[in-house]
Amino acid sequence: MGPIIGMTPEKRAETPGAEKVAGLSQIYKMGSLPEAVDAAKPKATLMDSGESADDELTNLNWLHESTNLLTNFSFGSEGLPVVSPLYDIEGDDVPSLGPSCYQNPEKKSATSKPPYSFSLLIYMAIEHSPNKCLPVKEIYSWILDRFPYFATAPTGWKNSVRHNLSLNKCFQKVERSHGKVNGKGSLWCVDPEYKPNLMQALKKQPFPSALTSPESGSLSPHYLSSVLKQNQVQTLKGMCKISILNHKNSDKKLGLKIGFLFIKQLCLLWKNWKIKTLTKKKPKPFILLLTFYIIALVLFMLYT
DNA sequence: GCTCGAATAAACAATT
DNA sequence: TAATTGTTTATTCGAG
Ligand SMILES: [Mg+2]
Repeated sequence: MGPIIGMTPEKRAETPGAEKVAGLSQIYKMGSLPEAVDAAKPKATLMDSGESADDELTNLNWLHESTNLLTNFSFGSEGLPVVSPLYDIEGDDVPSLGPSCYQNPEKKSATSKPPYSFSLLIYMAIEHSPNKCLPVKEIYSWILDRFPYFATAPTGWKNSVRHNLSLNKCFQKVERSHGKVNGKGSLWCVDPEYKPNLMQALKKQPFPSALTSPESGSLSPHYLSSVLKQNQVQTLKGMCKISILNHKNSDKKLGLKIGFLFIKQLCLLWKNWKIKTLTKKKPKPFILLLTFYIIALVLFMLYT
């Protein structure tokens, strides 16, 4: 998709605009916004993962049919956020989730850089605020709360946040109301015109939520695409290794099943337009991966 | 090697 | 006055 910073509405994703958020146009008519409430600290709730029809094509539950299946086979999930914000921003009917649901500070992710651009971090912060508007200071706080990385990150990230707010057309500055004692600066909102872009960008993040992690459920095509691109060699090796190990353990059926399901999964994904879109620029990795695996499978079957 | 988007740094003005 | 906020320009970096 197009750039987040400076993106034009024409370039935005075709996400059907179901937004019910008060549009900036309305806000501007009002002239000002009510004072932003303190950074959202609603109760943390777990969302139902609610599989869509699309998941049928992307579901990798079969990978968990055997508990020892993945032991020799890494998906390279280092530094992944424990929970993706995607699933609690998506859909306006969904109430905001609690502050601690994004990253587990005890995990390695606390010290690794979050896999989100500043635009997306800001977007998430604003979307989780009660009024969908935050002063810059509370944007800092939200980011700090969810991503402890920034507590020890090199100074400058706040500068980057302000830079992004200012430069990025997705974010609009709105004057505070004159009622109470105002804080410094303005409130920042997401321009609804650009919200689909941000939502799309968030969906395209190749990092799955805990609800859809390899341990617990289906994967998004974006994530799978990313994983396959990043780990195709390891994946291939892992698959072959598992197949052979299971074969040697006299579990030939499982070994073959893994192979066939893997191919089936790839074919389904290939048929899916999403994966075509994702790979039309560089289809080679998928073709090569598929070819390699078919060869490996044939050799494996010959060996048996 | 080129382009583009994002990150980063920094200068500077305005505001509180 | 100092700190914060907001704007702008320049540079670097990585992916495609
Ligand atoms: Mg802006």
